[in-house]
Amino acid sequence: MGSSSGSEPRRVTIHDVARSAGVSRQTVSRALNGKDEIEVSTKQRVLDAARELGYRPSRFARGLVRQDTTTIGLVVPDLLNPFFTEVAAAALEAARARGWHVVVYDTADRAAEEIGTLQVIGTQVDAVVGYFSCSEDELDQFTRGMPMVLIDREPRTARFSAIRIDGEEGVRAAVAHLVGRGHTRIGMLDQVGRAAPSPRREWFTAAAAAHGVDAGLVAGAAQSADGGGAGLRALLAEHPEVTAVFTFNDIVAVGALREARRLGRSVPRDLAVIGFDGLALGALVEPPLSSVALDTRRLGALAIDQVGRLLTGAEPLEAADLVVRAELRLAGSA
Amino acid sequence: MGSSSGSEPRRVTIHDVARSAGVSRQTVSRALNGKDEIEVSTKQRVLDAARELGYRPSRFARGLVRQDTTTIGLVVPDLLNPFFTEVAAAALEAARARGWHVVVYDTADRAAEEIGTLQVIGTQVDAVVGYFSCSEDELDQFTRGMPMVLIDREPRTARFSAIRIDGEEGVRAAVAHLVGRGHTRIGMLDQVGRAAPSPRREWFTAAAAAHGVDAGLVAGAAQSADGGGAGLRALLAEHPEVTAVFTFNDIVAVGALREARRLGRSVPRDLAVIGFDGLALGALVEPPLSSVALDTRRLGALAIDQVGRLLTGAEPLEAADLVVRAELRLAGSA
DNA sequence: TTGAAAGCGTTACCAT
DNA sequence: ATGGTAACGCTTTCAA
Repeated sequence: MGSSSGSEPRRVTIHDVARSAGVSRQTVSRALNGKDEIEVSTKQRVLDAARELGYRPSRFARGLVRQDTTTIGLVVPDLLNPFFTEVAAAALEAARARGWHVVVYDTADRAAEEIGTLQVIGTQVDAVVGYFSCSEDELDQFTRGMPMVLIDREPRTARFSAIRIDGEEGVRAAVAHLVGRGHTRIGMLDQVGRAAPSPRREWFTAAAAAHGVDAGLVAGAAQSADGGGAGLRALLAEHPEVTAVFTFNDIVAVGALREARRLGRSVPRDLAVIGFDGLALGALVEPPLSSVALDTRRLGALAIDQVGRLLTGAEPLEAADLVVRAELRLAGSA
Repeated sequence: MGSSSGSEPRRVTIHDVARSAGVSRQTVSRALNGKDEIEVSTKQRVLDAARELGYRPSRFARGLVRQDTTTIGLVVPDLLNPFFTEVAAAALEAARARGWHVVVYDTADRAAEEIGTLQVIGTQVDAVVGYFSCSEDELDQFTRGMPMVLIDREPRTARFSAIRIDGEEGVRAAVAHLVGRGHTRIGMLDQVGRAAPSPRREWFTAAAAAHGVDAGLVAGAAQSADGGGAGLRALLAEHPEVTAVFTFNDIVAVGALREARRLGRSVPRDLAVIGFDGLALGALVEPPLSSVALDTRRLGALAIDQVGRLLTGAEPLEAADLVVRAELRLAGSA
């Protein structure tokens, strides 16, 4: 409205404060940074001037001269998926313990967003941790020599460090448990829309084979509760004989649980359900969800630990130590 | 081991690349920033040299000269609480649409962490959005003239902008609904450990009074599912006559739901439950949770919008526009 | 097409 | 106790 219009308001610099307080720039710097060698009255005068002018130091100028702030970029496909929330919270906590800042990017599960994020991230963080579905070439192209820790993805080159999720044993235990309960028709709700079969699917296949049960009762499910519900419907439509189901993750499992209820199937009596991830959410539904559980806090902490080593030039952890193993955690649903 | 030890590895600068490629610094800059005025062969040579040396531009130096990156600090008390996750996700989305970066800080619901966060944040972001429980003096002291948008908190001074959450009508509708269903003994599980009674409690009290029902049937509950369960037990122990309960938030409500089941009380028949927040989580439990729902996406977007106005000097929104109203959303639990 | 020089805003070092 | 000067690493004029 007239008065608020005009030219871009030039930034207030340390110079302006110095002039206003009638001192030099370094005196201002001293006052603002709580250095000793300054007279109390001078300090006060400077502080007043700074407040008066609304002065804020430029983080860029400051960062340039004292190179001591570390910022990590954390990339997740969907922060609203509780699994990624847990990982993010763990990473935030681990980073905070080191005094690092974490910029969070949600790629909305779209490869295009990943590239966009990487381009932007490349110039704004010191290292990157997170989930990516795009190719390693793309990954490398937009991040140059930046330290990178990939989660739940096996890199082909030594360019990237990675945290591996090993659910083989856990899934085998899950299948063993189901078989032990007399289930012989065990279905799986797998991830949908990815090219290769998921490792979880492969673990399931191997475990099923090991126990001599059919591993082919699989339907796809979008990674959401609704997706899990739809997936279960599809699975049961095609394979009505299924009495137990293992799901790609807990969100899908919770959706399946809800769908089973709607279909009038009692869990675990008519249908046993075992998820993957071990989310806190699993304890809130009825019946409580059995799951092949991951230690998400360890996962996040491990990723930050490794990226820190990469960043500081310390000895990085070896692949053998960069593994998070899942283990079966039984509750009411199976 | 031995070979990796030694002095701090000096940063590779644009100067090193220039020397290595046998060109000047600005030529390197041109090559790296994809400018036109450069010969293809030169560009290639520079790019090769840069890759060879593992060169990464300093974000500080770059930010200093082209002042075009905006970073928002987002402060939440507990990212694992789905409500804050939803708000954070919404804020991230809104910020990304503007090309802004968001640094997320989780204060673990501790005032001490808030101060620590503010001190650190003060020098690392351009503006702050979030939840704070510490005093306005402290808030101001550690953030100087930085644009700040407080969520769900009524500031006393004009120093801070704020997003107000107005649940008065929604809560009244909730109580009206319960009364309409014949409930006369309506309890509440309020927040615990805060000094003043929560606004949600006040809305409840007013609504109860308006309908002529007892507003004193209140128990405290920690903000978690377990807290909700314990709270419900305490409430029913003291007031066994309660047939309906309104909770501080959905997490608490979900815990109450679970506890009711354990106590053998069928919901909504023996006990009606209405939460607050309207989380996606509410649709996953059984029965689905009725809730006084907030539009968390709008909340996050509004906060980012306002902080953007503060940041760019545009006309800020007025208090009347900085309100998110909650409305009753009925599902199975009441 | 390339290079030299001038900042960007701050802090560190060395005078005074 | 205070000020001058020189970095910090980059991009943006302007000149060649």
